[in-house]
Amino acid sequence: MTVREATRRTEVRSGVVRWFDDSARDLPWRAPDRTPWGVLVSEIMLQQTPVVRVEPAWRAWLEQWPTPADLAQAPTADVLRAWGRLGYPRRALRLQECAKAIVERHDGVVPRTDAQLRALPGIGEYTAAAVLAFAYGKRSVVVDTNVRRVLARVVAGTALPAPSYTAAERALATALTPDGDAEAARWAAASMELGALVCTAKAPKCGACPVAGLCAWRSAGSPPDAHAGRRRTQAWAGTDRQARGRVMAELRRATEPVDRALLARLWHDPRQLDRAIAGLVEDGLAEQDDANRLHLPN
DNA sequence: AATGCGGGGGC
DNA sequence: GCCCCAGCATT
Repeated sequence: MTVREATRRTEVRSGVVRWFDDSARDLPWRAPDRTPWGVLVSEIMLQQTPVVRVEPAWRAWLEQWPTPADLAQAPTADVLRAWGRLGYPRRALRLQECAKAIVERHDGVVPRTDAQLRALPGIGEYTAAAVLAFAYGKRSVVVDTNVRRVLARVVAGTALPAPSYTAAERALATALTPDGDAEAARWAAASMELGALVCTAKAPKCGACPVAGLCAWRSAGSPPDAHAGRRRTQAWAGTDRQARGRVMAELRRATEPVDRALLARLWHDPRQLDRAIAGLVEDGLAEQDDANRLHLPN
């Protein structure tokens, strides 16, 4: 790396962090009274669910289950109902399993090493890094969809990152992460926030960007996305996932086990509905009683 | 490397 | 309608 490149990286980091000092959102999982558990819960909820939808659910969740031990003891049906419409309800199951593992393996304390965090259900590379940085202020390389986009633009000069996360991106993010714990944690939060508020996927607000003058994508004339058109968005209408969602919504609403005849009214294709229900049972999101009625697990 | 997995909002 | 959102687990 040349001296010029090193200087530029320093300028990018300091610019983004200074911007963050003024522009950071006032999110509850960043408040001084937050707990590592609260941070972990926020990260699980934020896996593919936008901040605005997570915030009220997070507040209610932490009020009801303020510690891992509280969630570990809760009826799973209550957990799934509290998850509500956040989407991907398997995350709620994993979060409760995670709480149980924290109680059993770590005395109820959210672990503070990458290996221990990664060993917990529902926690992958991103979430482990995020908990280390945001709950414990430790250096870790935090790369979410926001950071990927910021680095793609500012450093790589492309409109958007490739569809899947590459080793090259990880290496770049690692090289850009400051050495010190506090500095690295600050950079992680700041780079994510820039992606969420300014360096957005559509219509980025380059006029408000602290590093617009350093941005490789801007310097290249803001070329369009090379992968445009090949980013097949997942189908929704008519899919098994939609059918599963319908069933789960009904099971959350119901106070008694639900007869399959009633569920049949939720979906036009009986075979697909059966498949969806079988999948939910397989995933542990629903259970069948002796009378073949469906209910949330207890 | 590619899939399956929810749901809602912005444009 | 299309695209995106603080991803993970499985194959």
